[in-house]
Amino acid sequence: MASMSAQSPAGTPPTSEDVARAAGVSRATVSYVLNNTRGGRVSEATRERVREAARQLGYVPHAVARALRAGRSGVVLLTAPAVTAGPLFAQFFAELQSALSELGYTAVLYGPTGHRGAEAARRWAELRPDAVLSLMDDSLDEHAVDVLHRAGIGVVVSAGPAPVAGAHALVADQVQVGAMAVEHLVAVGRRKIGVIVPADVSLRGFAEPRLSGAETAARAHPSATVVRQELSLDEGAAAQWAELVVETRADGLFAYNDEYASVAVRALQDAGLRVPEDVAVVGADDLLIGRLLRPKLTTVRMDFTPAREIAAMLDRLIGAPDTPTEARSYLRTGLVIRESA
Amino acid sequence: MASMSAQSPAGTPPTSEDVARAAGVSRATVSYVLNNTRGGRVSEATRERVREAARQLGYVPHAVARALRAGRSGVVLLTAPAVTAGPLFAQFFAELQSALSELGYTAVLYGPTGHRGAEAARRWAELRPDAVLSLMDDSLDEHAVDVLHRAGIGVVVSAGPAPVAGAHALVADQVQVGAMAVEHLVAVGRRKIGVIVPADVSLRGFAEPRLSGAETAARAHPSATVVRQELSLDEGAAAQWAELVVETRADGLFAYNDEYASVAVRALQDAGLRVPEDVAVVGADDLLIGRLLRPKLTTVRMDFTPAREIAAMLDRLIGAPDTPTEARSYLRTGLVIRESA
DNA sequence: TTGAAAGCGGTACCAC
DNA sequence: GTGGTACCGCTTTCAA
Repeated sequence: MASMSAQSPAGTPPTSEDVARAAGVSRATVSYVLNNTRGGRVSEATRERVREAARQLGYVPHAVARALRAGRSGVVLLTAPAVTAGPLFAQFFAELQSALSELGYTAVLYGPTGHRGAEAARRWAELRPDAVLSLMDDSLDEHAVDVLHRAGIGVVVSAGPAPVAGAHALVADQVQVGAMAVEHLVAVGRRKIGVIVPADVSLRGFAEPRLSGAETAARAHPSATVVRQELSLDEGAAAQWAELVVETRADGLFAYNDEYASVAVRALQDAGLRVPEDVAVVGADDLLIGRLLRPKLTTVRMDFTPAREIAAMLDRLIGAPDTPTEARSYLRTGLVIRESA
Repeated sequence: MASMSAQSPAGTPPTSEDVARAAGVSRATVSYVLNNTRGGRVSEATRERVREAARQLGYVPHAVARALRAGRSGVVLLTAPAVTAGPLFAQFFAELQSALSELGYTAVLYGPTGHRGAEAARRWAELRPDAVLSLMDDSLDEHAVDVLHRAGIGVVVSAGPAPVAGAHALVADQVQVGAMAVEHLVAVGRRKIGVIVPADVSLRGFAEPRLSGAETAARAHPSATVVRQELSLDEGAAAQWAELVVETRADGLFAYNDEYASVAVRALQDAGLRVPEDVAVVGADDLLIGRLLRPKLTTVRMDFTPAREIAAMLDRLIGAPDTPTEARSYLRTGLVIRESA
């Protein structure tokens, strides 16, 4: 490492006052120049002097101070439980992040707080975000919404399976996913259908609605039955589970997502069952893994509302925080038929 | 939705002054009570009155104001290029987030700004984070570090393939990954080795070091050669790529990660080649898909330094910002031998 | 045991 | 054209 860069150990950073002094003007003028406020009310000569001084000193405005004065932080808080591990979420978050950033907001991701409801909401509220978008996070309940409103946060949006009283809602109808899968299984002649729910409890928020959609769909057909089965992404456990399937002679399977479906398919094959001949399998989320396995997985894909649109919606609501709560659907589902069912 | 909660459209939120008024004390006293400052210097009666007033009003402290006054924001800024860098990253981020949160920090994830170097750093600096942790983000260069230091941010850490002058470094030695893979391929008798680099340029920061490690390892063995091959996660492209492998008669393959390896294995099999007999394949990152594919993938797994340790390190550095820059390794690599090589 | 008041760094109104 | 100054909400000395 040749370069040294003097290891400047961060003295007191320059403030707008330092810039003012260096340029021989007032703090007010510095503010005007640096923010391009007041069209031509500052002479070009002064402007140049101010800008030069700022550059010299390495001045960077203090967003915290600005936020305090402005009464708005420019922060959009995204709350999410542990589900953040999923590939879909990561992708969505990245896009939302970037869309918000283009609109001048800072996206802050707030993971599990170890609290729920009002208690969690107090944590969020301390940051005084301009909006809270709660993604599949069941710690946002009615009390939480109330705390946020009372803390002056006008825009609260829940994105999840069900709306929350007092908040705008992006309804992600996970129920549809399960329904669509089971309808297809029934359509291809399957009657004894297993539904795989992840053992990982942090995924229950998604999993249970998918299950209940599956159950509802089955009820529509007299001879179809659905049985709930837990599975973890562990091959040992999967082998054991496969025995169960052999015993119960299930002929159809809907798995929580393509990862679980893949593990399941492997285990079934290892147990001597053929997919789809003996057991037809439908996954969900259209993940890469489903296209690589043989047979290729039939899956229910979800198309989320583009992050850009959601960012725009947040921006709009922040501009008009008294808009009555609205609810809209947040994803569309579609069946992708491949080889496994 | 029965309950109404008055849809309170966020009037002016209560401040500590409101609480003071309601409790019949001064703002100072409110602050003391709510922060448990000054051991027993406030009477129990007063404390109770203050707490009750705060509860009544739904008071939530204003973190922005607090940060301004305190001179530290409690924010740890994580910068990352494309967050999409894979499932490993998402997992790591979630853990770090939670570890920091336990230490009282707020983790803010800042995606690509559309700027690099000093310009990007100015964006980050505006938030006055207590620390900046730059994850595999090549927009952090020497100038950026300088901007951050001048803005009073004492703790700047780069986590990536190479250290950056002036910043602490968590060195993730991706080079080792490639080296380890190729050494194994050579050890099992392969000489003509293809290395798959993702076509997705956002992954280059990881991919190139892995490739160069592969090249170095090959040079250590006189008869071994390495040839770089681009591939995207698209089956059409993969089929075409497989033709190339058939022609060139490569007998070993190291793919960027297990996803790429899986796509590659599929394409090879579809082209009539046997794995590992004709072509031995090594992947990386030990992803789920590698265990589900047949043959099971041999892979190079990476064990990152636990997020908890990194959070602790950041906390320590924030407490002593003048610590001379230190560098430490950030991951350990290990070969997981399965069936594909 | 409690309160008055001086800031933290910016912004924007109003005066000159 | 430019500058003085009163805030934003909170913490923390110092004095009472």
